[in-house]
Amino acid sequence: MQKIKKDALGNLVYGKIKLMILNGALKPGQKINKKELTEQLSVSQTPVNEAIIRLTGEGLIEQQERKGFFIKIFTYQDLKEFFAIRAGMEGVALRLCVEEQPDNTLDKLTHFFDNFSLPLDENEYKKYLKADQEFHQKIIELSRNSIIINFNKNFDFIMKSYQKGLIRPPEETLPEHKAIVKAVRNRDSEKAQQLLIEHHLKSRKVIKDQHLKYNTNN
Amino acid sequence: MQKIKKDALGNLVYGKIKLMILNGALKPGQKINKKELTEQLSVSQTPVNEAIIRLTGEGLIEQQERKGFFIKIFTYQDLKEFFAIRAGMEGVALRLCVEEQPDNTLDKLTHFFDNFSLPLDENEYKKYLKADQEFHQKIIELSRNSIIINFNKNFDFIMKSYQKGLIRPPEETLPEHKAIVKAVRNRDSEKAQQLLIEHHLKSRKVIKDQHLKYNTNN
DNA sequence: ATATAATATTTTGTATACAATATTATATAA
DNA sequence: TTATATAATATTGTATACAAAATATTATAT
Repeated sequence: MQKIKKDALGNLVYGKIKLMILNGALKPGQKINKKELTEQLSVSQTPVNEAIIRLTGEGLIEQQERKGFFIKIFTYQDLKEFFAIRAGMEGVALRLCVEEQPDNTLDKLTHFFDNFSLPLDENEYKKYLKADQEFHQKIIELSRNSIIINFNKNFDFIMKSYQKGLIRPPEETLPEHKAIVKAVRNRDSEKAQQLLIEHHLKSRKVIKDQHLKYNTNN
Repeated sequence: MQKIKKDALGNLVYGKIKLMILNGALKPGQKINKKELTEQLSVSQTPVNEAIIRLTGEGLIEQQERKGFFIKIFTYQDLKEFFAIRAGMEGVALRLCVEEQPDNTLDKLTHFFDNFSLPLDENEYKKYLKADQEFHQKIIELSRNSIIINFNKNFDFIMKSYQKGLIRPPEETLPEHKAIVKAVRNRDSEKAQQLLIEHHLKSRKVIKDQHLKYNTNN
């Protein structure tokens, strides 16, 4: 007696709509047309509503009473906040990795930048961009902290909607990355933490200054 | 022509149910009885569903497919994660306060522990418990970082469901608090950050060790 | 008395209906 | 033409209905 226990429709639709937001099919500020979605996904209003409301709870969608639901637009203020959070979270995550993980696990963190030295040509630049992402991703992953992992997913989405490429040039960040790696190799957890926090707060500062340039008050 | 634009029912119900969770009227692990709630709040299923689903998005409620919705039970693993997050967030928050806030604002942070010295009698102990909470609350508040502020609300709720009173005795924490305050007074932002992170990670360690005592593997 | 099967009850997941409100289009007046 | 009022249309917020699944209850056999 086989019984196909189909995943609840609401969850399926939730996943699909979330993906649409994360990959940009639904753009920040855009109003969500429920009817359109019900037709597109050929389900009734109910699961679409469910999905949208759940995403409202997650903060990716915003409700305007009696007007509708809109893909959240993140402000510079939000970005600043995100960077501060990320700095703290990732800093502590790295510190705990260094303190609690065995050597062979830590090795996975320490080789991302071995083959880079300044200046970078165009090809190396692309590789560096990737190494940068993978390095930070690896820290998140090794933390095995679900809050950090989830936060990071949304952070990536938000960053993409603001800025393509690097916030600061490799001339600044490569030495920082190398210093962080060195601290990890030395198992100096506090220093690794401190340097990583510094690293992210410097990017936060760039964001902040960019904002000030266009917005005189505050 | 006055038109009372009443707040959407869904939002009202959302607020009420969230409050019930936060103040313990709905207890961790408890199954949510929708019918009961509809009667209790005299609304139809729909706004109750909305509220529950939104809270699922926020992580306070958990869905078990075709079984129902349950108030989330946080595990020791979760607690450990929370403490790590809190350490990082609050550490960076304090650091940025020290760097960016004017003296008269910082003064609001530096007087919580002036009148305490060890050992504490029973009355002082109670006052200390309060000062401790208010100190950390103040840091959160001054950060004006909405993510930290929201995280903290949930954190408080979770902590309450695990532990009443202090995790570590004043003999340990009062000197730490005083050292943090001193760094703030000296406007040594990095040191303040470092000490505050340390402070929270020590509490995390207590949680972790408590867990190990009862649970041999992992 | 306990375990298993059969049945009744409750609850979930989903669809649909509909009044209140918001939006758009159209007509009228300045 | 431009601005305002009115009507037409679409969309939201809410209630309700109902099949499928889960749970509780009862009956039956060991």
